[in-house]
Amino acid sequence: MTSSLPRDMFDRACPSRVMPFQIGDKWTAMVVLCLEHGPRRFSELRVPLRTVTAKVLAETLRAMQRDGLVVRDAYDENPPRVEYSLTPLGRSLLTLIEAARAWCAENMADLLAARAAHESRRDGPRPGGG
Amino acid sequence: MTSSLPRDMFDRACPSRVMPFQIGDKWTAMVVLCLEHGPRRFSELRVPLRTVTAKVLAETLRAMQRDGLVVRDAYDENPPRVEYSLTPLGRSLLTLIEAARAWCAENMADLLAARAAHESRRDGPRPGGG
DNA sequence: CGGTATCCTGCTAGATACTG
DNA sequence: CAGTATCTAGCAGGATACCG
Repeated sequence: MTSSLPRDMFDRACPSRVMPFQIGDKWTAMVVLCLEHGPRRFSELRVPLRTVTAKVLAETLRAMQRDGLVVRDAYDENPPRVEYSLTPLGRSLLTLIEAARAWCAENMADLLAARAAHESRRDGPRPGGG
Repeated sequence: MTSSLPRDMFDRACPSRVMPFQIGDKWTAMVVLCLEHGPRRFSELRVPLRTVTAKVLAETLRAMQRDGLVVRDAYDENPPRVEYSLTPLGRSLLTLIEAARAWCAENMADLLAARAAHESRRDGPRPGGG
């Protein structure tokens, strides 16, 4: 297990920014999902999270360490190796993420429909002309 | 029912910004909670949400209308009266908010403890001196 | 009362270059 | 590989003034 993470992991998972909620910072929930099945290296995380810069990912991981959501293990090898993994506390967020996904599965279509209806009202209502 | 909203509604509810997740924009979840038991007027919402400016509250409510989470009803009276209420879609967010609260009840203490431990490590580790 | 318009600022996050 | 340092741009959100 813990085979390498798919590049399109979050292309499928979230029509991302339309979700009406967010766990922690922008990337926190996705990091949790990436670590769900075992420890991952820094550059391994950058594969599915491919639009995140090293700086921002490092900041995200530091914040998550501070909050006790992940632990960082550095091995004194060459080339250097660092692994991040979920703590029990971080793992507990998975239930919340599951709830969020369930909400999406049930209600996202309605939200998107409402948004589309709003758009068409804005662009071309024309009650008698179209 | 729908008596006026308490000023300290969110002082108690959330040690706000420490929650490791957020529903929608900064104020969305709180607006949903405010509307849980019935329609509310604009200025009524500003009581518990007292640090939000009119501009930002108006923007939040417009975004929520766009997404079909709330409806806006304007009555042609003097003085003017406008009421906001939850749609079924908006109401469906309550289950998610409940899940978030449950997580907090169970895990917030751990998160805060981790953060405090991190702080003391940063300020004065002094392994042999204190 | 229920907003809008305008200006301004702080913070987030991107690009780029560099280090152990 | 796994980051850090520095600079900068964009935008959310605050203050203030004004409108129907």
